[in-house]
Amino acid sequence: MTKQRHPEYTCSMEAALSVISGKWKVKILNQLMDGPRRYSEIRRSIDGMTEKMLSQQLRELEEDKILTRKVYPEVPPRVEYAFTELGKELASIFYALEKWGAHFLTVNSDTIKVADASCYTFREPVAEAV
Amino acid sequence: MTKQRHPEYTCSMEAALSVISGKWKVKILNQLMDGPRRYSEIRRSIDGMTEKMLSQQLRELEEDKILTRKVYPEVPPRVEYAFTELGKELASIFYALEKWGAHFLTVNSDTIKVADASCYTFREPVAEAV
DNA sequence: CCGTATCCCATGCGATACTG
DNA sequence: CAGTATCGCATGGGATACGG
Repeated sequence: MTKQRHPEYTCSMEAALSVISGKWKVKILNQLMDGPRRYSEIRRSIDGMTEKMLSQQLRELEEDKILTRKVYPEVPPRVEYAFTELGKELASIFYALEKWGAHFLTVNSDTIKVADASCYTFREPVAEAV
Repeated sequence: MTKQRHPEYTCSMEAALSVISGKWKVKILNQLMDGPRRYSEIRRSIDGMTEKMLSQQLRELEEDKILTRKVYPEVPPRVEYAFTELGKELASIFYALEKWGAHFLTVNSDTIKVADASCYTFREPVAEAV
């Protein structure tokens, strides 16, 4: 009787939030913006995250079909993580969220401190033919 | 030495997520989409939320300048909550998030169950003259 | 009507050590 | 290199009771 990570949602919004909530997921996804990344690349790029959290979050994101995990049968082993199409579609939302966050910090600059206003690289997706 | 709710963020994205994360905030904000709402209206409209959580979350949202709290000096007392401009700007993000969530649920329909695909009312903001 | 105070538990996450 | 296992604590949130 293992615990279900997605019990049952009352609506799609709740489901969406469950995917991006948590301390590390957005940071991890940010690292994949410019293409596939190896486990060790992601780990080195995110300060303060333990290996336990990285692999746990990666497994959950894979389970949710946000990213893919590809193992290369080499020595030493190589594993690469990359966005699925579903994952790529989060980019524009993250871009908008970060812009809103900057505005939020401006409005609350008297009470909230921030080290670096924009440390993410989410961008508007390039226009594609439909 | 009271605990700081916003310790210090490394970036604006982190700050943005801190505002909308938590079990109830998006649900509460959703209730304000069509204009100001009274405390009791919000409470009745959200199933399963205790009064403690409602007032706690409302205070935090007020502190973060997402909404305003207006007390009417009447008997019986009346208190109304409404979006600030900053709060209103979240609407388009929530709209996009909910749409993405619907897609997410479709892709994962084999493993994730949902009661009601769209229970929120976030909309694209109406165009305004700049 | 509109809240607060207290208590308590589940979960998320960190620290550390170990493995194919 | 790319992970897993175990332990333990801090925090978020539920239940319940009380206050202006």
